[in-house]
Amino acid sequence: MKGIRRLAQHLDISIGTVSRALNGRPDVNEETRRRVLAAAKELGYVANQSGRSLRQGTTNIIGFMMQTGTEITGQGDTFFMSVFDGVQAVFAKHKLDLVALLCSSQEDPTDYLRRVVARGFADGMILSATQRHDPRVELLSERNIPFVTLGRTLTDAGQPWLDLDFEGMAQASIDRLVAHGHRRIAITRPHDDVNLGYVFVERCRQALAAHGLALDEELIFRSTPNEAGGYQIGRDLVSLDDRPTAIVLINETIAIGFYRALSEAGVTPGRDVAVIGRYSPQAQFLSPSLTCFRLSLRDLGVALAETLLSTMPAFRDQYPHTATNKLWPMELVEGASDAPHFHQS
Amino acid sequence: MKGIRRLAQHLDISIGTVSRALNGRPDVNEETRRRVLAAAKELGYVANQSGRSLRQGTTNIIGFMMQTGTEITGQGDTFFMSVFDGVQAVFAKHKLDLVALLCSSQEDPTDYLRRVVARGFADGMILSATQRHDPRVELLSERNIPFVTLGRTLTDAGQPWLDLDFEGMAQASIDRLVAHGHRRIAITRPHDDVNLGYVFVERCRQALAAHGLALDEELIFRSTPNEAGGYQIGRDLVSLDDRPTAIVLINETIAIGFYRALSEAGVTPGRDVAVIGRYSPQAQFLSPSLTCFRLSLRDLGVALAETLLSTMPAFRDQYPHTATNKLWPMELVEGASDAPHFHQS
DNA sequence: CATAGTTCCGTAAACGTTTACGAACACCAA
DNA sequence: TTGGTGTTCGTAAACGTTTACGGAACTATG
Repeated sequence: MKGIRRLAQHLDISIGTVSRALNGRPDVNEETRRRVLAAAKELGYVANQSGRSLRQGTTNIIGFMMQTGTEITGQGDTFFMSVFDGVQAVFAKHKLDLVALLCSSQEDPTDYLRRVVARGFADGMILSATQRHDPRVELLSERNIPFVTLGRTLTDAGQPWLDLDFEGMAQASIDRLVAHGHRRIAITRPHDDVNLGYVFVERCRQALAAHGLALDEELIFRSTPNEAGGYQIGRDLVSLDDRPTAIVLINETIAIGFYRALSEAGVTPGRDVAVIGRYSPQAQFLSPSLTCFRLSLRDLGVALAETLLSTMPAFRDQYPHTATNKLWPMELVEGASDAPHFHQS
Repeated sequence: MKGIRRLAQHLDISIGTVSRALNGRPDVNEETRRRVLAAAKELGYVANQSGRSLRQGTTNIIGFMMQTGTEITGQGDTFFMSVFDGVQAVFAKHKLDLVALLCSSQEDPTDYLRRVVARGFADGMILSATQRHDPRVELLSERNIPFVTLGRTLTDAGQPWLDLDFEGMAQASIDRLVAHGHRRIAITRPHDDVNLGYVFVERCRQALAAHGLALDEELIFRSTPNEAGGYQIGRDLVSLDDRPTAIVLINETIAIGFYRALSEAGVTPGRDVAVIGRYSPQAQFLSPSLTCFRLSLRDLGVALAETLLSTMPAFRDQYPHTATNKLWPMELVEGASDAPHFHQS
């Protein structure tokens, strides 16, 4: 005898009552409930996941899809672990479990997701590393699976999304650098599949135009979103004849390699070239310390969770005023890397 | 009509035959199988996870347990993503899926794991961030859940484990530094709950003793395994009256903060103090570049997967010669941070 | 032609839950 | 007493699979 039957036999009551007691149904005597809960704890009973979700058609699991073995976003190290912590803080109130669904680099992400939803694995999904055109969005929309994306896509199917405020970062960076006297400003962007690059570049272009400046196409650096990519950008930058006096790094991890390339060329950030980047645990330990845009990853996780829940029928009423689309603000942390431009050009 | 019944109805055969066809049973006509497979693809049918695992008592899922919101090992996201990729390469051959089970920082890891196994969520587990005394090991052993740990525990229950070869790293580091003329060598270690610290410190002590040197207890630095911890170690080190001429950093991420602290004090790695650390994507971009111990994370993942499968009855015969315990070697990458010690002490 | 063997497929029972339904009982008012 | 109203619980039917079992249709063998 196993499972709920064992518990029922042990208490000499029916399995129906046991189930009702454990699930907090009102039609069970409080004394009985107490006994059931005590026995469950004693025998270490936890309802079998398969049986429960087969009957209920629900799993109480939310999947966070990630792709292994690849670097798409350039968000390193502890980024996701912090976001997860915020998500879980919300989920814990609703007995929802967060699991990371790991798509192998050998498998197509959309195929993987199709497999996951067809199997009925999760009640809802959080998608990250969204591409500019991302078939996963359409897939989940069609199947009516609740989901939220971290990152906008170009094909907006009306789904809920959160995204970092790259427009705000672009605007603030350009304004700040221009105010510091810079006129020739370089920017970076990820490869073409990622949407945020377009958003960022266009806003930089607009912000420069507002100051009567043009964005030099030669000064838009494209690279892999990792340290090596940053190194390459640094090499390219210092080798330019008409070197820019400032640069805005859109990714988090590229600053590390960028600094190294500058250092090898005898160029010092904050003196010879102003640098604004993104916060990472390493950023504040670069020398000179990086002026960067920072955000609370845990709060971002909380917002992701709340946005998702606000679209799920079972929880909607508990999150009535949650925005389904939001640009998440980033805060400027002043370092020593973007000192004013004193040289005359 | 849903699920397998829909498929059976569509083909006008029984659900039993459909199931047998999809699961590759021999007692089904090849022509029938072809038709079933085609129809399944056309209708996008994938067997419901709950139904299947309820009947079979097996989930085809392996869980990799991680703790969110905490830094125990000092290994970042890219670390695990690479390991995962190796694990999945093996699992893909056996139609096993890897998911990361995320234990919230609010919940006790052992309670979480108990919940997961009681629910019958996974067929097997991979544990990381193992503590010196880790109740999770006993839990899984008792329940007879196949598992492997990444990291040894003190309470060895005979379970399979893989671990990085910190002994080898300790020995090679000390030998190398002594050969370079260093006599006063500092080391670092994580906090007391983590086993590898003991292993590492003891081997360093032995290696030094073999050269007739004693390990100065004052030169064992303990810190959080992140950049801030490294910064603190750096500050502490430069403020010592009798400063060591070399240091071995056991964690991956601390080098970043350590370099910064040295830089602020006008101390240069590789000239004023020799530094040996662990490889990370950032390490090669530190300046001067870090001499460090590196390993193939993907291969480590492959080994983890094979070790786990070799303990599972269903797969054991396919991995007959897999060692259940293994110290994973690390390779020295020469940088510029551990130059010979030319000063007289 | 009878028998045995093989191939293929349908039937139905399980797996462990949850929950609609109704029964049993106690209580109270008429 | 009767009928109504709650409270509490047991019964049994789902949920979507897989698989043991047996039967039907062939084929081969004597």
